[in-house]
Amino acid sequence: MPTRILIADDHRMYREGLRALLIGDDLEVVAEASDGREAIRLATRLKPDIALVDISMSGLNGLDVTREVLCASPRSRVIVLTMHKDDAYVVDALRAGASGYVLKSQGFAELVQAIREVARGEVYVAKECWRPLVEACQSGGDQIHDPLSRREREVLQLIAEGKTTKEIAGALNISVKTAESHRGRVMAKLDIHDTASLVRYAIRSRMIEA
Amino acid sequence: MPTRILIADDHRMYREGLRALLIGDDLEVVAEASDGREAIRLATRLKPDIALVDISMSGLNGLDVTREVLCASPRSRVIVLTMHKDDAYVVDALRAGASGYVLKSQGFAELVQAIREVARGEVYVAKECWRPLVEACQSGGDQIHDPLSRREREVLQLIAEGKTTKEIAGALNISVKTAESHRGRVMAKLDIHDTASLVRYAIRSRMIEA
DNA sequence: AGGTCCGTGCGGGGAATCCCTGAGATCGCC
DNA sequence: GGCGATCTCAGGGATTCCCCGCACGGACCT
Repeated sequence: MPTRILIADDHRMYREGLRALLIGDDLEVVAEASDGREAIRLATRLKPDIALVDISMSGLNGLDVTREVLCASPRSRVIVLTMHKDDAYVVDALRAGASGYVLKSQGFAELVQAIREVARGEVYVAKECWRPLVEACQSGGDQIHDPLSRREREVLQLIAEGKTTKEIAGALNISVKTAESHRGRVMAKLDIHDTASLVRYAIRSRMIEA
Repeated sequence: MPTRILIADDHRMYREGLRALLIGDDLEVVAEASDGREAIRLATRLKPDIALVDISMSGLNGLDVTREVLCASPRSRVIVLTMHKDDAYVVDALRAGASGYVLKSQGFAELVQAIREVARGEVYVAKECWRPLVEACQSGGDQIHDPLSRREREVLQLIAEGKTTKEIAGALNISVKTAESHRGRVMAKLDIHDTASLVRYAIRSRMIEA
């Protein structure tokens, strides 16, 4: 029985490239998602063996997607794809429940290896990303957890991406007033009182890029 | 005689995916480059018909790479790949000599179409990226550098730092309406219509830090 | 069971914004 | 002098932002 794979990346061209390589390698691609929400929906319905999740998707953070996917389909395993090689995302990704951490700067062969290992129940982390892990252990496991709720992070990310409150409400299927409420709570929690500082916070927190 | 193609992208995995798709489409991939400098070197030696250049490569800017490639191999044509869809890079890319401008969020079919058209000597620009072009023509096409005036940059920086328009007016000793006017013209010039994107632009332009 | 957070949802209302119009002054340049 | 760009200021309408309150349900504690 082949390993059933879900691809989540907002660059359609790369999804297609990845799909071509995977099916050429005797792996089954059961679905493609162009954003986090779609990824969660498809994972819930299809329960793939492996979900390849790009960490930097617009709308919904790749780490939150990871959590949701695992919640909706506990037997699926998530491999995070990222283009950052020198960051501390590894730790966050593993904490979110990811079983694999692969860099886009790696080759396809490494991805296949990661898929095989993860499918066997092991964990794969790119060699380039070990140091942050070691350092995280050395500095003790005291995690400073994000003061924001998932919903709030979601709203903050959309704000920082330039969406208006109305657009956010539409994207999340809630009323404008509710979206405003989330925004207000984010501002209160962070003690920030203007949009610009909110955007800078989101960038510093690596929720989005400049 | 098949079209000879060079791929330049710092994500090896995507290069391989692209290569798989291209050779499946009867196109010849003569080389892959993982950074701008290598792309220039390979283009100089191999003189490919088409160079696919990712605009966001580390080390050497995709636009500079475009210029260098065309200088070293004038008969080659460059297609720029980008993940930004709402920016004014198109103009810069074409000014740098690119013959194609393709979004990674487009499908592979569009890329092939772009390659075919560019190989025929035509120019391909993704439909989503026409507006900046039109506006660049309307506003006269010979501004090389920062389109903002000194005052406008000043105001933009204060906006990005989180100041309200009233505070900006106070800081610059001008009326609120004037500050608002500057803000409006900054937005018009940059084709940006929300504060969040303004902040991100300021950070990208290194006017402020996140 | 009762109490208390917390997250999420919604509304009112005042302040600030975005976006358009128009207009006078100054400066540099051909 | 004429032309264009910049800086200055203003009015007004539509929209959005931001703070206030309130309600419901779940989690957790006693």
